[in-house]
Amino acid sequence: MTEQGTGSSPTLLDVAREAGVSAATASRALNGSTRTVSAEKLALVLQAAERLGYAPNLSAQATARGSTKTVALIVHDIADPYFSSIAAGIVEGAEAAGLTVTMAVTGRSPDRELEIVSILRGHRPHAIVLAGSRIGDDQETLAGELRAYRTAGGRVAVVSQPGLPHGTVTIDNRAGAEALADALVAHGYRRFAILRGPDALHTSRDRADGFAAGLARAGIEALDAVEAEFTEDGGHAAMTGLLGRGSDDIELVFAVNDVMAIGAMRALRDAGLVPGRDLAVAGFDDVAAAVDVDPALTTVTVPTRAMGLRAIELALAGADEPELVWLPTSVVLRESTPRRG
Amino acid sequence: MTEQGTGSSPTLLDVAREAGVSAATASRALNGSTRTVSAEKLALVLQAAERLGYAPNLSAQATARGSTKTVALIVHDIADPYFSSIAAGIVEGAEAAGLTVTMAVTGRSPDRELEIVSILRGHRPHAIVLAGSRIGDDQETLAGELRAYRTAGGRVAVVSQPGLPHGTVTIDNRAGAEALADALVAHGYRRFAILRGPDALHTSRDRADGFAAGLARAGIEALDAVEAEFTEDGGHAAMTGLLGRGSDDIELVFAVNDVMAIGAMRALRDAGLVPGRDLAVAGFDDVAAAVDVDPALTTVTVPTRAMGLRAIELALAGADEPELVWLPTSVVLRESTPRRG
DNA sequence: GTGAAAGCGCTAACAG
DNA sequence: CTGTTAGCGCTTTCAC
Repeated sequence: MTEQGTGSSPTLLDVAREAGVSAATASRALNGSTRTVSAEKLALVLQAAERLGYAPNLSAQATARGSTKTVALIVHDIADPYFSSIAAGIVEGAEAAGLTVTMAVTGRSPDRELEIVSILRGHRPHAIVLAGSRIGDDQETLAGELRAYRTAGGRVAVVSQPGLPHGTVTIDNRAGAEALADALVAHGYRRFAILRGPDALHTSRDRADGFAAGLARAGIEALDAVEAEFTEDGGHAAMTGLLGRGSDDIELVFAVNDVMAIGAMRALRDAGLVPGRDLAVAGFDDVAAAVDVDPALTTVTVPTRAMGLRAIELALAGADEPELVWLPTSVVLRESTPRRG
Repeated sequence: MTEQGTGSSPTLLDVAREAGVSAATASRALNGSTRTVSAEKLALVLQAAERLGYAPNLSAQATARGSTKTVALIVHDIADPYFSSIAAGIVEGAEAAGLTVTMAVTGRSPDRELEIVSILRGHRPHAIVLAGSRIGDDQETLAGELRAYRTAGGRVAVVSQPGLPHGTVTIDNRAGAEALADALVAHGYRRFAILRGPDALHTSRDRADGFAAGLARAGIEALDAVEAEFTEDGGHAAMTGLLGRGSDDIELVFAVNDVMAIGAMRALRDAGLVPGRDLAVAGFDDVAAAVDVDPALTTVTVPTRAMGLRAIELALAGADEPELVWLPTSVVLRESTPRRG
C-alpha cells in the first residue's frame, strides 16, 4: 500500500515559501524569459529548489502557457531499423531544440494511425512528425485531422510520404538508382536484369525506372525485369524464376531493395551459383545486413537518420507553404559487384 | 454551421456552449468515469465535440487530475535493434493500457541520462522505464533522482540492468547458453572453443559460464577460450587467433553474441574455410542478421520485445518490493551447426 | 524588482 | 442527473 497522494512532488509554491518569496518571483527565477529578478533572490530560489528537489510540473506549465515543449512522432513500427533510424534522427533534432519526443506506433493500420493523431493532438505538441509511406487511399480523414491541428497552430512534417500538404522529407529514389546504374556500368557491367517490387509502390517504381534511365544513358537496356513482393522471399522467388527462364547471359541483377537482393543471393546459392562471382547482385537501402551477407552487398545508402533530423527542422521552421525536401543518396560498391574485365 | 476557430483548439467550454450544457456535463460526457449523463445530453455533447473537432487538452487534464497518461522510456540508442525492439514491446504494452510513450535517448552518456530523468520527471509520467545496461559506477545520483520520483508516487522499471532497487526484467543468459550447449552436444558435437567478450560484462561472463556448465553436464570441457571485443571485429580477431594457434581439432566455436559469431564466420572464410562445413559456429541474441548470413547462424533467441512488454507491466503493477523477472530464452538451430555424424 | 490576483482548460466535490 | 463552485500548478498582466 503506497500512499500515493501524500508523497507528491514539491510545487512552485513550496519553493517560493522555502525561499521566502512570492510564487511569481519563484517562477521568474526558475525560468522567467526576461531576468527581472535580483541576483539575491534568484540565488535564494535556486537553492530552495535544489534543496527540495523541485522539478517543474510540465503539464501545469503547458496549460498556463498554452504551449508544450514536445514533439509527437508517429511511425509504423519502431522495431523496423528503417523507422528506428529515422526516429533516432528526430530525437536528436528534438533534443537539440530542447524538446521531448512523444512516440506512437501505428502497426501500419490506417485506423490506428488516425486514432493516434487524434490522441496526440490532445497533447498539443509543438509539432507532429509522420514517418512511413502510407498505402491506403482514404487519406481524407487523416488530412482533415492534420488540418485541424495546423489551423490550431501546430506544425506537421512528413517523412518519405509525398502527397500530404505538409513539409516533407524524402529521398530521390530515381537519382539514387540512376547513380548506381552509372557506377555499375563504369565497373564494366553491360547485361542487367531488374527485380522490381509491386508497381503500386512509388518507391519501387522510381528505383526501377531510375536504374533503367541510368542504363539508357549508356545506351544499355535491361534484358529482363520481373516483379515480386517487396520482401526477402519475394526476391528469392523472382531470382529463381529468372534462373529458370535460362537468362544465363545476365551479368548483374539489381533488386529495388536490399532484402530482395539478399533473397536473390540466397536463390543463387540454392541453384549452386556463387553470388558476386557467377552473377553480381545489387540492392538499395543499405540495411545493416548488407555488410553481413557474403559477399557484402553493393547498394545505395539511404540517409534515414538525416531524414529524421531534417524533418524535425522542417517542422520547427514551420514554413507556410509545404516545403518538399529531397535528400541525396550515395552508392556503396561492395564485393557483390566485383569490377569486371 | 460552426464558426472557424481563431487559431486555437476548441475547448471543453466551447463544446459545452455548443451543446447547451454546463462544462461539467460536457466533461462527464466526454470522459466521465461513471456515466451519469442522460443519453440525450450525451448525444448532444458528442455531436458538438465532433462538429468542433474537439480534442481534450491532455495537459490541462493532467494538471486537474494530478496524474498523466504517459510512460517515459529511456534508451541508450533507439537506432540499435536491441533497444528499438525493447521499445516496441514497451509501446505495445503502454498502448494496451491506454498510455502514451515519451522517449528520450541517452547516447550512453551517464550525465545525459541523469539530465533526462530530471526533465522527464517534470512530465509526471505514470512510470519511467530504463532500458540498457549501465557501465558507469556512479549510479548514486541517478538512484537519488529515481528515489525522489518514486516517493512522489511514480513507478520505475528497469530492463536488463540489475542492481537498481526497482522492478527489473532481464534474461537468463546462463540458462540460455546452457541450453545451447545441450542442444549442440545432442547434435553430436564434442570439441568446443569459446569466444568470450570482456570479462567485465556480466552478460558475456554469464553466457560463457553457462555454456561451459552445459558442456560439463555431458562430461565435456571446452578445449579453448579466447577473450575479445564484443563486436564483429572482435569476433574476427579472436577467430583468426584461434586458427593461428592450430587448434584444428575443434568442431564448433561458440561466440557469446551474434555479431562476434558473424565476425568469426568472416574470419573462417578469410582463412579459406567454409563455416558450418569445416567448422561450426554458434552465437547468442538472434539478431536479424543471423538469418541473412550464409550459413544461417545457430543462436539463442532473446525476447527483447517481450522484455519491454513485461517491464511496462511490472511498472504499472507497481509492486512495493522490487521484483526481478528472468525471461527465458530459446535455442534456434540453423545451418551453421549441421547435425554431426 | 516584486507581489497580488486573474486566469490556462479541465476535473471534482458539492449542492440541488 | 446536472449546474455551481472550487481548485490543480504555473504563468502573467497589473499595480505598487
